[in-house]
Amino acid sequence: MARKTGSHSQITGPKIREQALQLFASHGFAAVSMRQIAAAVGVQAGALYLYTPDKEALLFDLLKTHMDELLAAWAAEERGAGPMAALEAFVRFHIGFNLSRADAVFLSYMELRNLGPENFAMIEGLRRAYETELEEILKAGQEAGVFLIPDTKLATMAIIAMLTGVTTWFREGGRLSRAMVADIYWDMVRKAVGA
Amino acid sequence: MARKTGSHSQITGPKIREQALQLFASHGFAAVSMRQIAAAVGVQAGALYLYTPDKEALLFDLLKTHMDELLAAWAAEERGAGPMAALEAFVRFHIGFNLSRADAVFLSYMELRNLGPENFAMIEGLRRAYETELEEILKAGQEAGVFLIPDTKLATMAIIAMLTGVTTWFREGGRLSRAMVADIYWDMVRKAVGA
DNA sequence: GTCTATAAAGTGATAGAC
DNA sequence: GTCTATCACTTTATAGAC
Repeated sequence: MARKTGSHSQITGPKIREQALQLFASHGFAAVSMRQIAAAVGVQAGALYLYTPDKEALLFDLLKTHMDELLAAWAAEERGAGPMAALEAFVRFHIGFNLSRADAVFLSYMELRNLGPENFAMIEGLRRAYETELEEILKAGQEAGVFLIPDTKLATMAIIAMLTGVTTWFREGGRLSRAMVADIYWDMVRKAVGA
Repeated sequence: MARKTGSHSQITGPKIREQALQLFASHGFAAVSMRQIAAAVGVQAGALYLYTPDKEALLFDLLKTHMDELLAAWAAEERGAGPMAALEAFVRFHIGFNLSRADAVFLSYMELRNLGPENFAMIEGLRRAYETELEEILKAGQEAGVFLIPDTKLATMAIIAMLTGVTTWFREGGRLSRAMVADIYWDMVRKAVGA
């Protein structure tokens, strides 16, 4: 029998983060109330405060977790030998990882402004660390004469924006599979860096 | 002498749109109250409703105006002869126009979800019309054998995402001028399409 | 661990005075 | 054209019962 009151901390915590992520991504952080999140989880609003001190901390937790997982996943990725193989690995990794977490990606790019200065700086730092991973690949390729890039910093921003943009239009079951999209984007990136 | 009450409709209307645009872009549509907008303009909240029926209509007005101006400006742009010249014109136009209206660009990509279905469809249609302008250039170049593009639809999305991304990091007075940035991006786009 | 109830403040929008 | 005052409602967050 279902009971209205009981101990579910091990399931409620993850459910709150899951529902908050989806609601924040769909409607925006400011547009979503704690009552809406609670309703989606199946608890009353007051219960949320057992898992987060306030609404902003909930957002920060989602963003921090996402960035940590992104960096950890890239660190664990096979990246082959040489700048060319590393760039291809990065392109395929970025598209694949971001497509599987479109909500979190969207939040990371859009809702940073709802964080306080210290939390903002933390997420921004992690993002920059990720961008630096790509820039180092580009620099290495440039120095090795494998790539022909007018400005590695701009190329970094251009490539990341281009790849991240996939999440705004890609739909599972559409004209192209993830693998086909990754192939096509890799072709464009490869050419763009003069390889 | 300043007076607290009087007729200023010709100045108040534009001021409301200007302040609303900046506030919406900075904090998000849902996070900004009508009272905040009124305070920024220098009137009381009630006065705003002489210029807009409600908050959503104010957002729609900003987005619609931006898209109309974007399409009109591109239509008026010199674009040279042939796909190559047209693509270069598009790249330089897009970067230049978007950099001069970073707030509106940000709104157009982020706050569509706050529109009702009919207003959403209208803005989305204008955006697609703009994207089609680029896609037609790519198709023409592909057919003429000037470009080598695996998929013109994906190339369209990739290029627009890449160019629009400039608004997220460009700062006036930084390391590179607008013209230098446009030169570098044009170099990358040109290579990416195999030209 | 979750509930109900509530405090204190803010929200969009309107009515009527000037 | 603007202001003041206000309605009806929602917001985040907390206190205390169970």
